[in-house]
Amino acid sequence: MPSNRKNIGDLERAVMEVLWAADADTHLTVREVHAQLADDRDIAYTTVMTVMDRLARKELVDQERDGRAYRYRPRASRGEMTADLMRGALEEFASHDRRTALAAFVDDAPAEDIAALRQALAALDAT
Amino acid sequence: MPSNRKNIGDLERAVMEVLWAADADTHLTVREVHAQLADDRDIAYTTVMTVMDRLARKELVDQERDGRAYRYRPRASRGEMTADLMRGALEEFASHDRRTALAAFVDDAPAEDIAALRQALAALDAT
DNA sequence: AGTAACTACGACGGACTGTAGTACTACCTG
DNA sequence: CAGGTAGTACTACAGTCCGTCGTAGTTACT
Repeated sequence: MPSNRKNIGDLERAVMEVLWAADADTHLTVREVHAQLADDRDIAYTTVMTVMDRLARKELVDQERDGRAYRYRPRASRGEMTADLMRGALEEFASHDRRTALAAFVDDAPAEDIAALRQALAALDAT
Repeated sequence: MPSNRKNIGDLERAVMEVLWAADADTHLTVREVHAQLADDRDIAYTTVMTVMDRLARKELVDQERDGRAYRYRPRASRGEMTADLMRGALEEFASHDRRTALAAFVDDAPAEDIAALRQALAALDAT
């Protein structure tokens, strides 16, 4: 848990996407991430570097030396980070009445989400 | 659904709290909100006005004329807004794999939240 | 008419984000 | 060994959002 309440910008999210898309064991370098992003948009290498550095500072990714370069790895999977953000919203706005908020969440959730929730809850029982 | 992806600052949230705390039918004026906030902190009337205006622009509150003044009312209840934020996070980060994110959410949820989710889901069946 | 209550508009500093250039360092290749 | 290549470090700057107000102008009541 990054314990961080920071927002995440578009470019930052795009970088996370690339990192998540990579093999879980394949920590990427700035160059590799830049190569991926450069396919879609026109962006400078140093821009990607700055963003990845900020991501590391926010503790959303881990930075590891590999010779002259750094390799980056997401601290949490996409699912975990999403869950953290959801919990953050819950905590920030409804800390004392999570029940009502969760009920509202379920009430307006699409069938797909309902099914996913049911399945996840059932899996808990199976422990 | 505000369709808005905007962040919500601390003061903005504090104002929402005051609005939510009021009777659902009692739309408050800037002066009334200011009076409440001024109990806890030192803040100018115009500051509150600006914030409430921005909240209206973000479509988080409705603004209605009442003589010379405006009265403000939250567009959504605290629970609904929280649920919206949670859904926003889900949409933004896991649009194509909500299932995994929801599973992660459930897996790390405190017992209290689990119970709330179960209850809400059960209520759906009772329809 | 004068004053009090309100809104409208504009401002400003600080934080965060997107964007990138420059400088400096470590390597590999002839 | 000299030069190019790949990398990082540091700095910068504009745009946006938020917290914070001040001032000017409007409406209404005394």
